[in-house]
Formats: sequence, C-alpha cells, structure tokens
Amino acid sequence: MTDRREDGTSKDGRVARGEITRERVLDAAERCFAERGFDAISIRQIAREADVTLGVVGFHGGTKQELFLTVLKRRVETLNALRISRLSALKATERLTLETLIDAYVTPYLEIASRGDPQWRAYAQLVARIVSDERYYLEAGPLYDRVAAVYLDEMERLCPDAGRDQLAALLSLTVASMVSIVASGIRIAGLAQSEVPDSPLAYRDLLLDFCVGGVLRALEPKC
Amino acid sequence: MTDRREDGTSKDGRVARGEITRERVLDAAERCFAERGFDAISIRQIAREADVTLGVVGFHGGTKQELFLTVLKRRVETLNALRISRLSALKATERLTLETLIDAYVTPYLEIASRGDPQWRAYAQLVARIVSDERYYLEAGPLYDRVAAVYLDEMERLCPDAGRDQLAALLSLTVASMVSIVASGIRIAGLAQSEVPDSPLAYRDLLLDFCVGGVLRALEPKC
DNA sequence: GTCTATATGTAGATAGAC
DNA sequence: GTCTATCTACATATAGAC
Repeated sequence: MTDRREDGTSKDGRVARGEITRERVLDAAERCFAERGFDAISIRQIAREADVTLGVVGFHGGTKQELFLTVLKRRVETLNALRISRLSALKATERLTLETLIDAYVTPYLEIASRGDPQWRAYAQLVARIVSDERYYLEAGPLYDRVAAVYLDEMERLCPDAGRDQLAALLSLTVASMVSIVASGIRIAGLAQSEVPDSPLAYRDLLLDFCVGGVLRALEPKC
Repeated sequence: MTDRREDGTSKDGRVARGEITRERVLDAAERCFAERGFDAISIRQIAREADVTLGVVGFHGGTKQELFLTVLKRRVETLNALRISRLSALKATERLTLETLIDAYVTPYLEIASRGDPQWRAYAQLVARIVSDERYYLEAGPLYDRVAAVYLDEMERLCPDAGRDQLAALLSLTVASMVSIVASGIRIAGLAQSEVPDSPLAYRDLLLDFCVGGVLRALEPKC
C-alpha cells in the first residue's frame, strides 16, 4: 500500500480501514507460513506480501509467535464447527459407524483444502505443517484436540474393547494420512509420473478407503 | 568448499583426527536438524552442539544447504539397501504379496527409528520432516524415490488393474502413516492421555495393519 | 586441521514522527 | 492507524593466523 491516505476522513471509514489492513496482514501471513513454514519466513517478507510496511505487521499482529497463533485461531473454529455439526447429523440419523465417523472428520478438511479461496487452501497446508511438527503442535494442538477428543470418545463407544491408546493412534494415523494428501501431492505425482491434481478432493475416495480399511483391519478382532 | 581429506591415516591405520571431527559435526547437525528443522537451526547452534567452533562446521560441512544434504546422504544408502535386500528376500521365497511388500518397506524405517543409537533415531525423525515438507523434498526426495519406484513397480505387478497414480498415492499414504508414528507420538499420547512409548516399534503391528488394511480396501475391486 | 576475527547481511521488535 | 528509522542481536560465510 504505497498510496498514503489522507487523514480526517469520516469516522466510520477509519475503523473499517484498520480492519481491512488487519485482514490483509493475516492473509499474507497465512500464505507465507503455509508455504514456507514459521522459521523460514521473516516478518519483512510477510509485510512485503501484504503490501504494508514492517511496522504495520507488528501493530496488527504483535510478535511473530502471536501473529502465527492469531492466523490459526481465525480459522480453527470454522473447521471445528464443521466437524461437530457433521457428527451431530450422524448421531441424529443413527447411521454412526466407524466408516461414517471417519468420513465426518476427514471431509471438512478436504473441502476447505479444495475450495476456490486460496486463503483456505493455504490454511489447510498450514494445518498439515502443524500436525507433523512437534514445535508447532505444542501451542496449536490444543486448538484442535478438543474436537479430536470428541471423535475419540465416539470411537470408544463404537469399539469398547479396543484400548483408548490404540484408538488414539488410529485417529492420529487417519489425520496424518489426511494432511499428507494435501502436503505431498508432488511426491505422488513424481512417483506416478503423472500430473498433480488441482484439488485434493480428487483423492477423497481413495483416502477414505485407506483410512477406513486401515482402522477396520487394526480393530478387526475387537470390533 | 575446500576439498578436504588429504588423508592422514598414517599411524597404524587409525582414522584421522579430521575424520572424527567431521563425524562429530555431522552427528550434531543430524540431531539439530531432526529436532528443530532446517530453518530453525543456526550453524552456530550446530557448532555448539558438536563442541567445535563455527569455522570447523564450515570447513567440514560447507554451506548450510550442503551440510544438510551431506547428513542425509550419509544414511540414505543404508536405509535403501535394507529395503532392497528385504524385497529380494521376498522374491526369492516367492511370498511376495501386498502385505509382505508393505512390511518390507516399512519395517527397516521403524527399526532404525527404534535402535538404541540416538543418531539413527534422529535421522528417522529427520526423514519424517523431509517427506512432509515440499522444500526439503525437492532436493532430498530423489535420494529415496529410486527405491520407492522399485516398490511401486512391484505393486503394479501384483495389482495390474489399478492405475499407477492410484498405487503411488497409496504408497505415499503408507509412507505418511509410517513417519507419522515417529513424528507424532506426542499427539497420540496427548489424545489417549497415556505415556509416549520409548520405541516406535510399539506401534509396529498397528501401523502395518493400518497400512495393509488401507491399501487392500482401496484396491478391493481390482485385486 | 583448527580456530579467531570479521565482513556483510538480515532478523525481530519498537519508539516516535506524521 | 500508519510508517520511518533505528536498536540490538544474530545469521551465514570466509580469510587468514596458528
């Protein structure tokens, strides 16, 4: 933003302008963190990406750590809500099985990762980084694990003879598989010598088969 | 980078002091990169960890990028050889199935990740970072994909009706699941409110069931 | 082979002008 | 609310003394 706005405009304009700038900073940070990771990105690069000056990022985002968490918190509730609402719908229709449960957890993520909105896609990529990196996970994990724990409770109800640690490991494997679809499309394409599909939704059925098949086989004697 | 090693193995066949220093630098870099990632670690920290001065790291490791690749290359052939030899053994005894194939790919990694040697454990953690991060993968991926492609060929032979892209995606999901066991033990323990097992081998059977079950279900109509 | 010293750049953070 | 200017610290990399 090189053009410098005159001060003394209407009062309602002032508030809105700050909010818009703030959004632009968060959007830029989201893209940068997603693409290169927390440590590889400087606040300066985020400022450049947002087309604001360095000071503006500090003003709206605080420290780099705070900015990172703010970026996550802005989105996490939406994803959590999608998962909770799908679960409620399942319970209402009484078609709750391990299969539909996994579908309810995985599909919202795949859908946001496949939306047209590049910010949501960036966010999905960012999530993929978080789960696989202990350092991010320590501060960001709790944002997600509240809902994961709810799903885990349902798994326990469906399969009471399995240990909770075993079910937790299977849910974690499911999550790892899920995010890998978004994060390692390049590897798949490289191995198959094919094209990278423009949407992770292309792998949806395959991913669900993989996760459901995996969970069922691991629980086979007990379920 | 200066070409090192004018070779000082003169005295009764003992390894040169430089070689020992070099190993210590690579070991320290391996631990640091594994624990915190390429971007979060400075060469200074590696030097401190190795108990040498900054210049020594530069002398033995070259630039940071070069050091990173050197760390990987030192180990990768061992892992690749284990996978190839397991595959050969399978083909010799003619017990090659999707199940045993996946076992042959996954087990060597789990075993090195579970060895007493902390350096091998660190390396396993480092591998987990590489597969899930596009930036590392671009330069390190080819080191691994040669062998992955061999396994993929075997999958194709076992299941000729599936597309190569589908098989590649399933192999990639298997790899993602495999490394997640090493990388996200904390998450599993947090969800289950249990202890982190001291060896990823504790999850071996569960992981194999998950991967095999996943691959079989995804290929079900075709195999 | 090892280490000191340093060149050169960039990092995160903020005080204060506008 | 925005941006300039700057502080302090640390980054990578290397030249040259020992």
